[in-house]
Amino acid sequence: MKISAIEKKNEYGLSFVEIRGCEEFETAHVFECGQCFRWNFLHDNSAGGDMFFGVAGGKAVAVSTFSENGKKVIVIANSTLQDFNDFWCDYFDFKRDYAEIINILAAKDEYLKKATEFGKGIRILRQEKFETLISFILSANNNIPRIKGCVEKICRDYGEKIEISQAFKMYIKEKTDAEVGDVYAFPSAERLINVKAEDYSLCCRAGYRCAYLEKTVELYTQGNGLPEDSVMRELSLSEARERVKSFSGVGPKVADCILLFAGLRTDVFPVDVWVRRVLKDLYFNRDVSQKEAESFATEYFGDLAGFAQQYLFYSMRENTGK
DNA sequence: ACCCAGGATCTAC
DNA sequence: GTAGATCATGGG
Repeated sequence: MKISAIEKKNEYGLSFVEIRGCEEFETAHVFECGQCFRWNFLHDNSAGGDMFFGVAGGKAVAVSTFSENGKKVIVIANSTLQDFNDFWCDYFDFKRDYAEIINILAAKDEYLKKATEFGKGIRILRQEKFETLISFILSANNNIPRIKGCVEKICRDYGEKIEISQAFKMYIKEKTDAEVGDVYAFPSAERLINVKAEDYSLCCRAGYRCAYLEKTVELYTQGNGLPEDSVMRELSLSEARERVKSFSGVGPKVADCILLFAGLRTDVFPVDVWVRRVLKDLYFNRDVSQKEAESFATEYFGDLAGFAQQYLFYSMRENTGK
């Protein structure tokens, strides 16, 4: 598999990048499979497809796809080729061959075959560590719309403002009829050093999770942050989990989400109510403990556990949930 | 009023 | 080590 990326400019001088050679990319699957909280759907009137507006790495872009001779073209608007090579290529995990992963998983059993067909366009984003840590602490016993709201408010109150060019605003307006409001980056840990639990509560009403945030930021900025990516990848699975669980508000489920969605490990297996349901209905025929789920995932999926979990989770949630 | 949301923590056994 | 209560908040 080989992707190609080229930069173009539209009539207003807006740079965008077109990516060819990657079929495993469905905007709705990537952005609505529960892994990220700063991407929002905008209906694309001109192409009739889906466009998502999102912020990552201190940059705002709009992502959409179209078909060209039966092949998929992915468009990242408001990005230069350099931005793509420096950041978005890795962020969208474009160097990984998802077709191969799907082939391996689909061969395992009938349900995975269906789940991978259904979620074919999923990609696991390599999101920034600190943002992922904070976001998934907020995710505990919470629902996705509210998590998104909390994250957005924290960005609004503590993040750095991102200037949106007129050309980009016009592009969005023309394509989707949407107005772009003020846009803020996710704050660095340093920007949150003096933020107390009560401040978070006033900011985003995150309840008891606010105290977790305060403690986590403190630990993170006191020289006990997460190890470098290369280190996290070399640790044993259980040790990697322990390192992430050292932060307040991070238990087994959140730890695995952070490791997976920050692009640090693929051999993790976040166990939530949906995955528990899958394991019960399809593999165990009874309730499963956390330990049982983890050892099953390691044995059955190995390094692909994280991908398997996403296909199973997304398929189960979209087809039987709301 | 009750239940749920991509659970974690604290306590008691 | 593992079951049970408790933890804010908003929406159905």
